Amino acid sequence: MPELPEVETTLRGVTPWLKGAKIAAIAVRQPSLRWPVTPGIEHQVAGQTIVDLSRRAKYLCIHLQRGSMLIHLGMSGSLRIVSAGDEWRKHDHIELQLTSGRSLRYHDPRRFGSWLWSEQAHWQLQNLGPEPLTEYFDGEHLYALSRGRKVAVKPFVMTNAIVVGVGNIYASEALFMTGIRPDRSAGRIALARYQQLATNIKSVLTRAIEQGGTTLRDFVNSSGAPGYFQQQLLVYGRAGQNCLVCHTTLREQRLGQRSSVYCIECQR
DNA sequence: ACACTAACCTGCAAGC
DNA sequence: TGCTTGCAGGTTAGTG
Repeated sequence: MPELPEVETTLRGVTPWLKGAKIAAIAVRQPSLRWPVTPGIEHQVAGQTIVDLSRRAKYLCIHLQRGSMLIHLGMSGSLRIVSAGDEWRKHDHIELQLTSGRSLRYHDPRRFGSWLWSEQAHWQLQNLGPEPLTEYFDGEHLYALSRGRKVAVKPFVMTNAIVVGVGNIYASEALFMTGIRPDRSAGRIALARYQQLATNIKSVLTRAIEQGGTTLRDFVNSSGAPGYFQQQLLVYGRAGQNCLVCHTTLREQRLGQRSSVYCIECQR
């Protein structure tokens, strides 16, 4: 669920229900997440109006009249709109209750996500690289920051200080699309290839967001259907299967504790 | 500054 | 069937 396109899809799905709404209360059943849910958050947000919502990296931000709530979905988190009185499912940890009778429910089996409130800027948003879908991210940026770096290119582009929002799936896909082996040293890739890589990162993220529309309704309706983009993955999750371009058996290796699938013929 | 590892936690699938 | 092992969309903290 929680790739940048999923977070963006979630944002678009819940915004119409939340923007301008007034918070009646927040119920925290399980405060033990990646970081403890901000102590006293109940008293801080109750009665406030939601001014706006936004996304930065994979964080979702709910802006209040005073302060903001910063939500991360971790590896297994999701948000959905429920009606008052809807039964709680296992791993539903937090409910943001609105005066409208609707609520935003936070669900996260592995509890790697977070839900924080702060009156000040959140430190988690410090030192983040550019958004991949803006003009501030391009091949020149990757090229400049990679000079002298020996780290493999895949963990390099997955580093939030370099560029945000490129997770294991889309890093794998973009590297395949560009024909770059995931274990190639980041500092030994030419500018032209980084320009192609940046273009492909934008392309794959954009396409995934476009198809998030299907997932969007799932979130709102809480039907739990799987993501639609999954059907178009070229290498991620396909180790041992044939490359869709040259039919060579796709290989898998671990880089930075992440499985990386690639084609030894198409990627150099 | 950089490269790399362990850790957080639950669920699920594969292997024995 | 039941137990063990390893892996999963992320990020930080700690080690050299």
